[in-house]
Amino acid sequence: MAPKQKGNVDIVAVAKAAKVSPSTVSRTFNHPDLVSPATRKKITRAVQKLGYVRNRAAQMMHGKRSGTIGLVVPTINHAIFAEVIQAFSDAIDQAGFTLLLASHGYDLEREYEMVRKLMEHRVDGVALIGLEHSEATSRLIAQQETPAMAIWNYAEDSELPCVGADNRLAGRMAAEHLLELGHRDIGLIFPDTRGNDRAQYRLSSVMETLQENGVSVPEYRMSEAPYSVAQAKLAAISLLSARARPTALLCGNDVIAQGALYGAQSRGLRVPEDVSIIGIGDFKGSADIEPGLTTIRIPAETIGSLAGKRFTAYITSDTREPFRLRCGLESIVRGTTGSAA
Amino acid sequence: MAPKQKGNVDIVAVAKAAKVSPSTVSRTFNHPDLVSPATRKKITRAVQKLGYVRNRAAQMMHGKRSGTIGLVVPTINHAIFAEVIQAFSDAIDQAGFTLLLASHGYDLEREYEMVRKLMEHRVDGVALIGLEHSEATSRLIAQQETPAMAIWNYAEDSELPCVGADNRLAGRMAAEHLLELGHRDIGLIFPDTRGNDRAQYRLSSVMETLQENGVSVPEYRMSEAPYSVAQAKLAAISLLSARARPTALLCGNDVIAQGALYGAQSRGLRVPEDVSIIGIGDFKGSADIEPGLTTIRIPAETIGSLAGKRFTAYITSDTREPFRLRCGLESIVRGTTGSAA
DNA sequence: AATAGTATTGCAAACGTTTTCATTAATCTT
DNA sequence: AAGATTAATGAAAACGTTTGCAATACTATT
Repeated sequence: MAPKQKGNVDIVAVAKAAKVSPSTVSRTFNHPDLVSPATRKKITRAVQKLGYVRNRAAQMMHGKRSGTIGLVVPTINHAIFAEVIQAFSDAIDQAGFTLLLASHGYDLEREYEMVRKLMEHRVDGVALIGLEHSEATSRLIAQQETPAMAIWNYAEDSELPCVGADNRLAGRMAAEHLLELGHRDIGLIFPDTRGNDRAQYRLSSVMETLQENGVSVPEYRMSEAPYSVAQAKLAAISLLSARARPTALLCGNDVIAQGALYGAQSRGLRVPEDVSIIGIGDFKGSADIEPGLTTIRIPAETIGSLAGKRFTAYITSDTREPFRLRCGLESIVRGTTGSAA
Repeated sequence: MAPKQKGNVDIVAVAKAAKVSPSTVSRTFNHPDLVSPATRKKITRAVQKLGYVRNRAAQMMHGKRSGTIGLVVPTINHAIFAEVIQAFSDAIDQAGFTLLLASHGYDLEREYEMVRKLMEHRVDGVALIGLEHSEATSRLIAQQETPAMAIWNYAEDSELPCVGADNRLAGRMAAEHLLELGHRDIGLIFPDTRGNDRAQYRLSSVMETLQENGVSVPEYRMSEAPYSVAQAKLAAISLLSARARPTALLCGNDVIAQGALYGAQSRGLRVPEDVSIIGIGDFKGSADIEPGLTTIRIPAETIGSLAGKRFTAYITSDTREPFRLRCGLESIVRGTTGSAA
């Protein structure tokens, strides 16, 4: 269809074909109003004919933005991050940016490597998940003066601009719901909190809230489970096999809660009559399982979308006004919690 | 810590600080063996001190690879693609590449836009999901001579190199499993097949296989559901509310199957005694629900990982030997299927 | 019809690298 | 100890754009 010699269709090839200078071609793209309609048409035709595609790398060398934003997540393969990534991607796409994505598997050392890698590509900004990052990462960001932001967690004193929810509050809300229902003997299943400030905040505020209300959680009521339904199920079974079992299970996230639910069911326990279960997150699907999972809703899509919009605005503005947005949480009471016996 | 004037730490700043020429600095990175250890040390120190980060865009202008690979998916927010993306990302990262990710929401027009956008960034290769793409997309890829591949679907006569599973076979296997159990009255719940060759292949081969065995599926036994547990649940309820209900439900993917399972349960039907349900995919979580979902396993992680490895090898080789890799399917029989009454 | 604008275009420098080629310094040969 | 290699470095051109400035060709004004 559009036959051309080699892969070297550049702006000067277009210029030649249209019988104008390269400058004019460039202007046609960047300041169309400065070039006469007739010339513009010639150039457009040449572009079509040769199949020219602009080269952002070359543009970038003139102080233009690269048009890319880096996002570094712990893992992609995780319902909740997938939702955030999707929303973030769509939002920045709207503003003409492309997403450079990297994951680090909850390893803050690797996170640094990834940020560095993204910076070699001269991303116009880099977004990280959570507020806890290595010293090296912060230094790198400051040094390179790359716009950066944190997604997912909100804290009023965060170093980076952030858009997210208050995970401490999430933990508090979950605990309070259980307390209100009269539960005093509560089991906890959380993921490893190292390098995971979301989980850490949730867990510590849960403990705090319970303590404030005179409820203490002994060591044997706590279990650790990674992000896996199967393993959470095992953890729940172990917790529920104690002589005197807890009347409720508070889980660090919805996946764990789902596992806990299956675990309880497999032990022949009725939920919520015999044991109440609450999660945090409200993942896609949490509403649909039977019975519907009671949880604290963290609006992943809203967060991702808002973060993308706000970040691109931040990047393209000259003033670079820092921002901190807190997204609301919601107690979603479905079928897995009931009052304590 | 490392104070510097402005954001303009380039190779010549490093050269100046190390009292050598820019050429030598460049060589230290690209051909360390050509520069004396002493000089190398000086330069390394200067790099540290100034916090220099290499500029791949500038490198790219010398025919070097950009070090990025574009991946265009229908959606990120989907268990199965999330798994593929993660594996693909990890694999190309191993080879020193970074992922540029874009999604098109099952719209082939937008897919074209996304591919184009990625090409402006001069990705070293672009990977697409599935084998069905717009004419314009194919033309663009051919014209730009950008290495491209298809992920997820396998076909022996595919235009693009591909790594994936044979979705026709998947459909056949699901149908055969049901036939073997004696089912003759089967309901079908599939997503919209437009612009989704995976679903299309599955559906057509299911129909074919049933027909071959003398089983026909009337219109009223077919239902369409998007990728959503809730909507699939509704679709299943509608199918199962017929006067004479089907003895089995064959679902286009596991999410739909999960919804179908909940739907059946909510109608008070026992699975698999009253109705059998089979999915396709074996998503994470399909093993854990109660009862475990019978399904045809498509090894997403293997596919993503293999695709990443193979594609980077393809890109970096001079010969550019095309490839087509078929990943095996597996019938995973769990608890949701049983013999027909 | 001459003057002053204004609209359109081209020239050339610049961006941050890599690389070829040339130059200098160091080491080896005999 | 002189010539011949070899190792280490630098100078300058090149990559594909953008943009400030200068030049040209119009158009409007009087």
